[in-house]
Amino acid sequence: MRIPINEVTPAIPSAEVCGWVHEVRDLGGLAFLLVRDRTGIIQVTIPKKKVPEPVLAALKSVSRESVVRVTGAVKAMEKAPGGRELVPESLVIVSLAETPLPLDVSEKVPAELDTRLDARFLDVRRPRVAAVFEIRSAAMHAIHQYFHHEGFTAITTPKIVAAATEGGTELFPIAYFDKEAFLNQSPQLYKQMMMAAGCEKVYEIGPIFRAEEHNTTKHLNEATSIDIEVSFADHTDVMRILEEIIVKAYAYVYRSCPDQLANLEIADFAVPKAPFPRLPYAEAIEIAKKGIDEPIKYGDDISPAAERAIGAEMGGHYFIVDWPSEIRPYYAMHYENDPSICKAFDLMHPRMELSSGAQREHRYDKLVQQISQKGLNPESFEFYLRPFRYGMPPHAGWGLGAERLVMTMLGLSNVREAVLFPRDMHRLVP
RNA sequence: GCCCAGGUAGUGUAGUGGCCUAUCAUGAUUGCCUGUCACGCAAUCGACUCGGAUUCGAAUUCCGACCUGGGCGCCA
Repeated sequence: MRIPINEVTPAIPSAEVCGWVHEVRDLGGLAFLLVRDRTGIIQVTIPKKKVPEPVLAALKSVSRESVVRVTGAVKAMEKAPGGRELVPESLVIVSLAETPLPLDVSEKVPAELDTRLDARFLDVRRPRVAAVFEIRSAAMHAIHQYFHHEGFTAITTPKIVAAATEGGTELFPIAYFDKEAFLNQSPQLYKQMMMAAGCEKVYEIGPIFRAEEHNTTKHLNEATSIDIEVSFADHTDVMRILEEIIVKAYAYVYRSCPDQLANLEIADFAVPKAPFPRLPYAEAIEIAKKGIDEPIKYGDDISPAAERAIGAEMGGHYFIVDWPSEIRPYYAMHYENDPSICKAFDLMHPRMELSSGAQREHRYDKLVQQISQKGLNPESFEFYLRPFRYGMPPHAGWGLGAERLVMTMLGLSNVREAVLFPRDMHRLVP
């Protein structure tokens, strides 16, 4: 019966472990085989004169990263990693690895991201890489758990859609039988439709697709979006949910992933404290003006340089609120007393934007008016507008980029590090 | 889409016109070694992205292609 390597202790007389050959050190009459599974590494010590012949034969032909099954006596040994070692009665090569390897799993020699992604299955064998995805899994678990606890309904919406209803970003066209179709850029419109469906609180965690030809460390053409929509709520209500989720995700990772954080050499992992500051857009622009050389004025989008300058000033997570209506989508609700600004917000990490959201305009006539004001034709929005004519409650929501959350949480330099198989302009395989 | 920097053994690198029969590390192969833990030692193997041009001579200069990294733009 195979047991995980981290459960092998001198308290048990013998053990069977399965894993990958991390390293072989042959000293002549004595050899050491380091075997690794997802729980850890154990030293298999082979005194050549004392072990059966098949063990010696396997030792001679085994290569690094081959899969082996080892059965033997567990011995306490100060000098061995973990204070114990395994002396094999049996060593079986389950799957022999080819040589040489496409990259060095033991990390003596670094590998570039491109090389690593080409051999991602080997890359993820490295504990520090596996740690990223274990932490991502833990963070997502905490988020799912929060939503269920708070009475949200998990939904899934189509990723194959007929048309771009939001405008803005480029869509990937696909062949859908004899029709033209696209991969969805956002579940936004479907979430809103579920408000008209009376679901009140919905969330979806799923892929979104953007056909932008961007070439940066923080953009992906396929990303994971954490999306919510809540009825009878305004933007301030959903901002509270958002900051709470960020805190819960960090706190759960801090609690449940100490080994993974250690693997990543993150000693100062800090759980952020809610509430996050609410910084009005107008004030954000003033901070940016002081922090950067390039000209920036009220009404401009916030450039990456401006984001960094404001982020340095704020020091932690913060919201930018009260955006000019002009630079937000048509569906954001304008303030009654000042329609030039709207109830939209971005959640920022000092490094970059994590999330954006808003209270949506739920009144049909206002919405049609705002679509027209953006220079768009309301007639082409019929699919979107129809639910607003049959009893649409007030509602608000946001979308949060899962990869950016993990990237900023762990200080990763490239968002591709937070995705197993990233899709960007140049990468479609594996 | 624009701009910048690159492409040298399996991996990561050094090499800015001849000193290159190309450096170093790691790796692979073989041998020696009974306490290694980046084991050690010895020998061997393995590379200038592709095409064209300049030149007596090109890894090195120029042109084109392909590929990669990054910045900007674009981006709920």
